[in-house]
Amino acid sequence: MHDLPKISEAEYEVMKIVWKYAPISTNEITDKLLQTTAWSPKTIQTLIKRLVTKGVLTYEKQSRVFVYTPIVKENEYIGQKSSSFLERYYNGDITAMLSAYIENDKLSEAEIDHLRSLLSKRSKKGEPSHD
Amino acid sequence: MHDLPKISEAEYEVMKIVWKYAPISTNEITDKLLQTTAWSPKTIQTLIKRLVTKGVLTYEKQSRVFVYTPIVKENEYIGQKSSSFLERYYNGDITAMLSAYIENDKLSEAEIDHLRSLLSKRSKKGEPSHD
DNA sequence: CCTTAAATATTACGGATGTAATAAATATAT
DNA sequence: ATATATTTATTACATCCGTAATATTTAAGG
Repeated sequence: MHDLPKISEAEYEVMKIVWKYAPISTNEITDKLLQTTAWSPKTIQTLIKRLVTKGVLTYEKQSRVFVYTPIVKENEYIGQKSSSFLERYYNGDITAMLSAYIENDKLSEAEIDHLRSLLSKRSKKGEPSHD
Repeated sequence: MHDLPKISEAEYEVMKIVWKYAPISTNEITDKLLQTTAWSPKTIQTLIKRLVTKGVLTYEKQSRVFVYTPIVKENEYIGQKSSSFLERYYNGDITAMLSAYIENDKLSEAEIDHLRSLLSKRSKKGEPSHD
């Protein structure tokens, strides 16, 4: 369970695009990001480069352009982030987080219903789910 | 809903102590932290100082020592962190986070039961809870 | 082949952070 | 009053991050 590389906030925005559209070229990444950010293309290139250096992305040359593919998987990354988040702020206890949300009326009725159904659908690990 | 000051990871370790034991002096903070970290007392002092500069802590002189009290409240801070975490990694949807945890069998039976009871205990906002 | 437009690589620079060391101030004991 | 032990304040420095600008390489067109 080696630690995944650190991905900064700005880099994460790049990764969201790559995870969604890979394999994807520099220009395609840039175009997508320009729809939601005001970053200079130069900035985006820097971020991509750093992600390569960190081992988050690889690329293949296709004639003169680079086409990128993620090395780090999105669900792994988010999973690790979630664990460390819960560890840091809720002592690793996800029920404590939910508690806090419920206490502070942060959940809508719809969300509560959704959660209930998530929890009822599934009882014991190992028990075959007949869906 | 002004944004709370940013607290770095190391600074957060200091804050956990202050939130728990305030009002608390520099030396007391240092002693507590030395039980769980290998930081130099000088480092700890720097962190405390930065927290004061950032407006996270205040202090009162008591003869020659400073005694600190939090300005930022723990639950507010954790609440804000939780929101931004969910926003970033789960599109603000806490049920998506729970889903992922359930999918990946990250929850024990006990946790699932606990969550179920949290959710059943409370139904609609505004409805008086007769605890 | 050589020029040039387009792509990638290198360099920049200020603020935050981790991690301290050194300097200055000050309360207290003599 | 003064020295000194203790506290707080200032300074340091490398790395990461946000945000680019400049420089170099290279594929493609003439």
